[in-house]
Amino acid sequence: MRSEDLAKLIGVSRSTITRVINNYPDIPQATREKVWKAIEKYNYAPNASARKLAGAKNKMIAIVVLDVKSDAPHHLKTTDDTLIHNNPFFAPVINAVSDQANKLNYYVIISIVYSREDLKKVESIFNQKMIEGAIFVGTQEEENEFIFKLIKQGYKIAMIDTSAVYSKEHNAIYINPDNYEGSAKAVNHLIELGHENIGIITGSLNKLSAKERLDGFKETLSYNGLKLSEDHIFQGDFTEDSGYEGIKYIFNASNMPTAIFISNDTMAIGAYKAITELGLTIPDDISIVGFDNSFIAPYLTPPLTTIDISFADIAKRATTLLINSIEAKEQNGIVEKINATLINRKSCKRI
Amino acid sequence: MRSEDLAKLIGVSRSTITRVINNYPDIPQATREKVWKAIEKYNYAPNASARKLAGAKNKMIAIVVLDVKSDAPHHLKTTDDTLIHNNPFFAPVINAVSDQANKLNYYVIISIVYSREDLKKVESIFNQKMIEGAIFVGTQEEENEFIFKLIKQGYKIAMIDTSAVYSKEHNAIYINPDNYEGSAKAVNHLIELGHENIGIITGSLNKLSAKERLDGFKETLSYNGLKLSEDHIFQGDFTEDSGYEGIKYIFNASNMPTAIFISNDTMAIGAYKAITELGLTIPDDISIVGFDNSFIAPYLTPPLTTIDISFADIAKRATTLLINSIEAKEQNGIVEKINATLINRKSCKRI
DNA sequence: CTGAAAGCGCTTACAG
DNA sequence: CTGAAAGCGCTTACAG
Repeated sequence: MRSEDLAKLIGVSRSTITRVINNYPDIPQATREKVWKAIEKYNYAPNASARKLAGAKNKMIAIVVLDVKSDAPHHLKTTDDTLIHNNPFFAPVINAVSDQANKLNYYVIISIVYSREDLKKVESIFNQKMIEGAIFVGTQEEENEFIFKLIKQGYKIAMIDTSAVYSKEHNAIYINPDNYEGSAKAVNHLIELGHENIGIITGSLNKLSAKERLDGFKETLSYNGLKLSEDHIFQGDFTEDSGYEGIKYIFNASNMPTAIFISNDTMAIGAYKAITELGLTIPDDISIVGFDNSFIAPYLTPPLTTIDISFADIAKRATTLLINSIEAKEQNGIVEKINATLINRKSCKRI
Repeated sequence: MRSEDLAKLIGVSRSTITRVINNYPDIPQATREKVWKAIEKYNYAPNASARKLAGAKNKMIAIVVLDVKSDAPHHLKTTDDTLIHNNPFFAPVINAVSDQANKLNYYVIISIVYSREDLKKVESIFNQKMIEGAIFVGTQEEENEFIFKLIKQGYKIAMIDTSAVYSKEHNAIYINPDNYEGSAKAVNHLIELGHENIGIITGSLNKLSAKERLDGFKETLSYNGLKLSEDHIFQGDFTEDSGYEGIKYIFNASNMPTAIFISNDTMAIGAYKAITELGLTIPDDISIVGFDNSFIAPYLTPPLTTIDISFADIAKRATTLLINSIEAKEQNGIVEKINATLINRKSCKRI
C-alpha cells in the first residue's frame, strides 16, 4: 500500500498523510485521528527508500566493530578457519546499541571489520547513503583519518573503546571507560586490605587504556605514600601468555609483592596458571585484582576480584549521544568517561 | 555525486553507468573499463534508496534475535535494569551472520526482540521495505504465525535455534544443531569409558532441542543394550538451579549412576555445585558430560567435557541459504542439521 | 550497443 | 489548513 492509496481511501491527499505521520503542526485533531486510524487499519508504513530519497532522514545508524582479534581472550574457529569474534565486549555492546537505538526508533546495521579491505565496505555504506552516522568500536590511531573524513562529510560519529587520542577539533563523540578511576579503585581496595607492596602487569602501552590504567595505578600508589619498585612492573600486552610471563618475571624480584594488579582479566588467567605452577595459592600467598570483569572472572578458582566497566553503559550512552547529534544536525565534540566499579570476589586477602 | 554527473564526466548516459555497475551483458570491454575507472576515481556509489525505489534489491537482511532471557546462564544489568543479552549463542551468531553476509555483499540490520511490542517494530522493518529477508533466532511456536505471514508476503525467512516444529508447507529455511547426534556422542563417549549406569538431566521438554537430546540419549542407551531407570531421569529446565536440583534428585536413587548426561552446560554448573556440596568429586565419584560447549565450560573445575554445536556454523549456513533464496526469487523449504562434536575435557573418568 | 523517458513512493516548497 | 506538482537518484522497458 502506498500513501496515495491510503489517501484515496479516506479522502485526503497524500501530502496530508505525510504531514500527519511526520507530525506537522496546524492539522486539525479530527484529520489527525482519521489518518492514524486508517494507518493502523491498513497497516500502512511509508516506504523507507522513498522517504530517504525525498530528503527525510532514514533513522539508520551503523555499529562498526573493529577487528579485536589480537585482544580476544579465547578463539573459536568457524569451519573456514576465520576467527569469530569472541571478545567479551562484543555482546553487551551490540546488545546495548541495538536496544537503545530501538528505543529511539532507529535501526542499526552491524559491520565487523577485520582488514583495510573491510573498511572500504564500511565506507561504501556511507557513500550509498544508507546511514546517518555510526558508532565505531575499538579504532586505533590509524583509523582516525578515515573517521575524520566522514565527519567532514557531515556524518555523525561516536567512538567507543578507542585507543586513539581525542582531538577536540575533530568533533567526534568519545565515550570511554574511566580506566584511571578503575585502577585507583583496585589499588585502594588493596591498600585497605593492608597491602603496601603491590606490583602491576600492564597492557600494551601503545594503547590508551593500558596507559591510563598504569597512570591510575602509579598515582594512587604515590598519593598513598607507597613506592613501586622497577622489578614489580611487567609490561604485558593484554594476552593470557603475557600474564603468565608477568608473574614469572615479578616473582623473580628480590622483594616479592603481596599483591598484583593485572590490567585485564585475560592476563589474570595466565597469571593464575603461573601462580599455580609456582606452587603458590591465591589469595593466601598473593592477592590479585583484574580489570574488565569479563564473563570468566566469576568462574576462575578463586573467583577473580576485578574492575567492572560496563560496556553496555558505554554503548548505550554513545548511541544516545549519536542520535541526539543526528537529530540536532550539528556535531559537537563530546568526551565522556563511564564509571568503573570494583567487583569484590575471592582473589584478595587482608594482611 | 550522482550517476548523471559521472555520466557527463566521461561522456556516456546514466543508463550505461547503471548497466556497467549491474553487470549487464553486451557492453564493450572498453566502455566497461572506462566506467569502472571513473567510478573508482570519483569514488562514486549509487544511492541505495534510489536503487531500491527504482526496483533493485537492496541487499539488506535482518537478524532478529528473540528474547532468550529465560535461557541465559548469566545476567548482567544495564543501568536501567533491563537485562542484557548474555546468551552464549549471541556473539557467534551475530558475528557469523555479519561476516557471511558481508562476504556475499549483503548488509545486516540487527534487531533484538524482548516482547510482542518489539515484534511490531520488526514487522515495520518489513513493511517499510527495508529488507529482503531475515534470519530469526530462537523463535517459539507462538511466532510461527507471524513468520509464515511474512513468507506469504514474499519475504525470505531462515530460522535457527527454533523450538517450533518444522512444517514443510511453510517454506522456511530451518537450520538446527543435530541434538540427537550430540546426545548420542555424549552417551557413546561414556559407554566407551566403561559406564553402564548413566543418568540424565533434561531441558524443558516443551522445547524441541530438549526433546531431541533426550531421544538421542535414550535410543543410544537402548541401542547399546543399556537400561535407564526412572529415578535416573530428572526433568530440568535449562537453568542452573534445575541442574542443582537434578543432582540432588538423582543422588537420592537407590542405585546411583556412575555418570550423568546434562542437557546443557548451564545446568552442569548447578550440578557441579550440588556435587561439591555432597562432598563428592568429579570425575572420581561421578562423570559428567554437558551440552553446548559454552564459554565457561573450560573454566569449570574440572573443565567440562561437553558437546559442541557450532552456532557460528549454523548461522553461517543460514545466511548463505537465505541469500541464495533471495537471489533465486523463490523460497523452498529447507531443513538442515549441523554436526555436533564431543569436546573431551576432564569431567569423565574410565571405570 | 546505447540514449531518452517513465516511474518507483515519498517530502516539501508553492499556491490558494 | 490542504492539494497539485516538482524532484530526490536510480532502473528498466522502449526505441533506434
